[in-house]
Amino acid sequence: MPKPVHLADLQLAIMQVLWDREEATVADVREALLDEGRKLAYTTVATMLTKLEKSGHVAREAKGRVLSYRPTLRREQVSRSMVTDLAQKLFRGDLETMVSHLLEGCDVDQEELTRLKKLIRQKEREVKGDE
Amino acid sequence: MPKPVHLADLQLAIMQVLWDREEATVADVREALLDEGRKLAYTTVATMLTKLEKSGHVAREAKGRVLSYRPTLRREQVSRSMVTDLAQKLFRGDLETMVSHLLEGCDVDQEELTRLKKLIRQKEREVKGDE
DNA sequence: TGAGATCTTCTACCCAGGTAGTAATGATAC
DNA sequence: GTATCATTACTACCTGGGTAGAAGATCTCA
Repeated sequence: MPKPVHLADLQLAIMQVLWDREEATVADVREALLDEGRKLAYTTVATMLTKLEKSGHVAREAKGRVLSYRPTLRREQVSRSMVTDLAQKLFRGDLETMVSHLLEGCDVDQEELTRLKKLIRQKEREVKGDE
Repeated sequence: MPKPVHLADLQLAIMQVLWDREEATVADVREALLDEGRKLAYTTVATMLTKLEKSGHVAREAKGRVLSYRPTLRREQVSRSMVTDLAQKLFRGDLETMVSHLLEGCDVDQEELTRLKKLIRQKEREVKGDE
């Protein structure tokens, strides 16, 4: 059972970039964030990557004369732990309420709903299988 | 459209207490938190309530000679905005992935799944009705 | 009437996240 | 070869969350 991880806003955004491309330099990350509308100084991104490295969330390696960073956490792990953590804190684990807020807050279309139903049916089979 | 609110850990826990009982004193909140296993100094709780008041998330009123605090944010509002915010940050709004992590991370039973299906069917009717 | 309990206010502190400037180093291009 | 540019390292600073002690007001009740 991996211990719970919670990443703050910018740190998460940076991790997303790294997850998307396996590895990236400061300049890469900065550019990716710029594309999402986050204008940050080069050194800001560098500082955050250093902090992430100190906390063990990313690792770095010299590629030529430039440092390349890659994630050491799995996206899955972080996602799951942040989602369930929030579910606990907000709804004491009550999934129904959580999902209902999700459906309220996001725009959903018919297809998404169909996929959700499928997901749940699949989970039902799993649960039945476990007993 | 209410602006997005995100509350940190302890602040959220305190708000939950206030939402549960409409209003509460410092001592009430402190005791409730103690019941959840959070041992905090009286003044810690008081300080946090003062901070919450300064940021406008709660209001206070003298009851006799003791201050009573009540939430000025609606639980719904905070829940929705925190959930959808996380959905955006983690999954760029992809509900299916979000729900799938939710199902992975929490223990669900058959009944919960049935309720979820019902919820989704209901949403389907709403979506159809909108078009 | 005064000792203890309770409450509020004020102040201080630490930490992490976020932001960025400055300095040093090394590459590049002309 | 020197001015420029990218990169890195170091340092600093602000903010908000969280933690709590100290001091002062007030109530209680023996």
